[in-house]
Amino acid sequence: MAKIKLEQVAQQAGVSVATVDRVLNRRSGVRPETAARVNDVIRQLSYQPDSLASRLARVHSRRFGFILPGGGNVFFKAVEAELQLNTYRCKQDGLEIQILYADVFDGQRLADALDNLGNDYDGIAVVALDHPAVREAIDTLVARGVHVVTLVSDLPGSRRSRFVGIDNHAAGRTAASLIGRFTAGRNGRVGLIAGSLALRDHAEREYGFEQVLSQEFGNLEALPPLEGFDDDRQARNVAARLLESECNMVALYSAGAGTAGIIQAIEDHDAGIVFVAHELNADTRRALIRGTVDAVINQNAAHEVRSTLRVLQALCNDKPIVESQERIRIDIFLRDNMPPLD
Amino acid sequence: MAKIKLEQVAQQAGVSVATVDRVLNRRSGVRPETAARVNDVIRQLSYQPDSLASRLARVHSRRFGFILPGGGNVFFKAVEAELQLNTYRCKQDGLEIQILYADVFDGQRLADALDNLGNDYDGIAVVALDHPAVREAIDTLVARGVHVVTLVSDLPGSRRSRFVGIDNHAAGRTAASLIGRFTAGRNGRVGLIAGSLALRDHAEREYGFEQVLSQEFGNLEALPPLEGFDDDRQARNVAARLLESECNMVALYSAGAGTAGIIQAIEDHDAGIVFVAHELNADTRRALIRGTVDAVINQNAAHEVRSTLRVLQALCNDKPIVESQERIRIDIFLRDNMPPLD
DNA sequence: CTGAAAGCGCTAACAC
DNA sequence: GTGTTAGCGCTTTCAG
Repeated sequence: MAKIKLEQVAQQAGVSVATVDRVLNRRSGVRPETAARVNDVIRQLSYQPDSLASRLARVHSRRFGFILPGGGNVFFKAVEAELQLNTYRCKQDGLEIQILYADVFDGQRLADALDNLGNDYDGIAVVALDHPAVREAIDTLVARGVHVVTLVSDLPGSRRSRFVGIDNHAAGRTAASLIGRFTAGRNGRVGLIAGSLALRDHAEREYGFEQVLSQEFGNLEALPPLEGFDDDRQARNVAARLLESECNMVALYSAGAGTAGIIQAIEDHDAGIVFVAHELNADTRRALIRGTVDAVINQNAAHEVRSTLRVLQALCNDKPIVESQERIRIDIFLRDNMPPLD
Repeated sequence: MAKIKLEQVAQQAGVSVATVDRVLNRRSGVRPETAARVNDVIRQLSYQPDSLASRLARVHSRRFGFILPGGGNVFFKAVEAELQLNTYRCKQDGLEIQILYADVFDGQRLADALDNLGNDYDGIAVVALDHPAVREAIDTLVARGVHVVTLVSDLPGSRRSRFVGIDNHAAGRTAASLIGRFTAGRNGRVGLIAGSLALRDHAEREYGFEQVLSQEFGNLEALPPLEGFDDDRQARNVAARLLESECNMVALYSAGAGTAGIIQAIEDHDAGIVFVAHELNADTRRALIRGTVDAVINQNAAHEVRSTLRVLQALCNDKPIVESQERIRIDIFLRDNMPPLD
C-alpha cells in the first residue's frame, strides 16, 4: 500500500537508482536488455514517479515555447496576457515560458520559425496554419523528441500530440442556431464575414454555419462568405459594403476577428439585424450590453493557455491527460451570463 | 535574481531555519518579537516558499472534507464522481479527500455534521443551507483554523473564505433571456419549477428570472413559482398539473433538479413549449437532441470540484487564488455546442 | 554502460 | 523558545 519509490524498483531489477532514472527518462546509455528488465519491474510494481520530487531535484528548468501570430489581434493579446501571468508562477516551479511571434498568414515563414527554434525546448505550442511546410516543420520537431501541440487552429495531418482549442465546426453550427432562433422565423439573408477562409478554424466555422442554416432554417439564405483578414478596418469596410448592398439581410455572423470594425459598421448603418460574433473582449462586451451584438461565441483564452501548459507538462512527465479538464468549451455569452471583468 | 531560500531568510533574521518555518506556518512557540523580525525579512527579500519542496518534506498528508447532500440528485452524483477521480491523483501528492453526506434540507442536521467533524481536517467544502445553525457551525470551524468554502449553494453571512459556484441570479436572468428570445414575441405565460425556494440558489434564480421577464418581455407573464423538491416524480406531477391547467403557457423554466420528470410531463402532454432547464446530464442531453429542451444552463461540476480543491490548497499554502481560473461560468448549451460525452 | 553519493528546499523530531 | 539535523523521492555529476 505504501508508495513505491525508485529505490525499490532498482532493488527489484537488480540495478541502481541511477539506471532506473535513465530508463524512466529515456536517457541514453542503458543496454536494451537492462532497460527492458527495469521496465518490467516498473510495470509489475505499477510504479508512479513522484513528479514533485523530480522537479525539485532537477537542475535545469524545462522550457516551453509558444508561437503566436504577431500583429494586433485582440484575442491573441489575451492569450499573451495569460501567458505572461503564468510565466512568473511557472518559473518558480522550474518552467520557463517563451513567447515567439510569427506571421500566421504565411506558411513558409511560420515553418522557418519552427525550424530555427534550436534544441533547448521541451515543448512547443503553435498556432498552426494549414500548409505543407508547417506540417513538415512540426513533424521534424516531433521526431527530435519535442512535444508539440497546436493551439487555437489545428493541423490534423501533422504529428502534433494534441490540439488545444474548440471544435470550430460546432461553433459555426452554434452561431447558425442562435441566429435561426433569434430571427424568429423571419425570411431573409444572412451574411458571414470570416478573417480568411485559408485559416482552418474560420473555414470550419463557415462550413458548420451553412450546414445548419440550410438544413434547419429554410427561411434564411446564407450569402457567400466574405473575408476581413482579422483586421478592424478591413472588416468594417467589408461589412459596410454588405449592409449597403443587401437590403434584405436579417442577420450577420462574424466568424473571425475584426469584430470591432463590424460593430462600427452596423451602428453606423443603424441596421437592426441579429449579430453574432466570436470572442468576448472589451468591444464585444460593450456591444453585447448595447444590444448591437446579440450573442458572443467564445473560447476562453486563459483556459486554453493553462490547458496547453498542463498538457505539455503531462506529455513531458509521461502523465495522463485529464480529458474533461482540457476540453475547451464553446461558450455562449448573452448580456446576462457574461462573466464580470477580472 | 536567484531563488531565495529559507536558509537565507534565517541568516538575515539571525535565527535558524526551524524558526522561520515556524513563523511561516504559524506554528506556536516563537516569541512575537522574533516572529516580527522574521516576517520583516521575509517581506524584504520577498521570499516565496517552494510549495513543492514543502509537500515533499511533509510527513502527514493534508485532509480535505467534502460535505454533500445525500440522495440521488444527479448533479451531486457528478460532483461525487469527479471527487472520486481526484482522490487517487491527490493522494499521490499528499492530499486525502473525504466525502461525507448530510441532509441539505435540514439545517440542524447539516450543522451537526459540521460540528462532529473532528480536528483533523485542513479544509472543508460544504453545500450550504441558509440556516443560523449552519452559519454558526461554519464560523466555529473557521475559528478553529479550518479553511471553509461553500460549494454550489452559498451562505453569505458566514465566515467561509469563499464560494465556489455560479452567480445564480445571473443564471435566472439568462434563462429568462433565452426564453424571451426563443418565444419570439408570442404572448403567453411562463411557468417556473424550482426544487425549493428555501434553497438560496433556487431562490436567486427565480428572482433573476422574474426580473428580466417583467422588465424586458412585456409579452410574457410569469406564473407563480412552483416547487418540485429536486425529485423527478414530484417534479413530474407538478409539471403535469401545470400543463393541464394552464392553456396559454408558452414556456417553462426548470430552475432546480427533477428535470427528468418535467421532460416526461412535457413529452406526455405533447406540449410545444419552449423549455429551459439546468444542468447537462444524460437526461437533458437526450432531451436537447430531441428538442424537448431548448437550452440547458449549466454549471460544470468537474470544474467546481477542481476549483474547490485548488482554492483550499491555496488557502492552506497561503498562496494567491487565480480569480479567472476559479470563476465558474454559466454555460449555455444548445444542441450544437453541447460537449461530447467523456 | 552502470553505480555511489551529494544535493534540490523544506519539515519535524529531538536536543538544548 | 530556538537550533540541529536527518530525511522526503528524485536527478545529476563523477567514478569506475
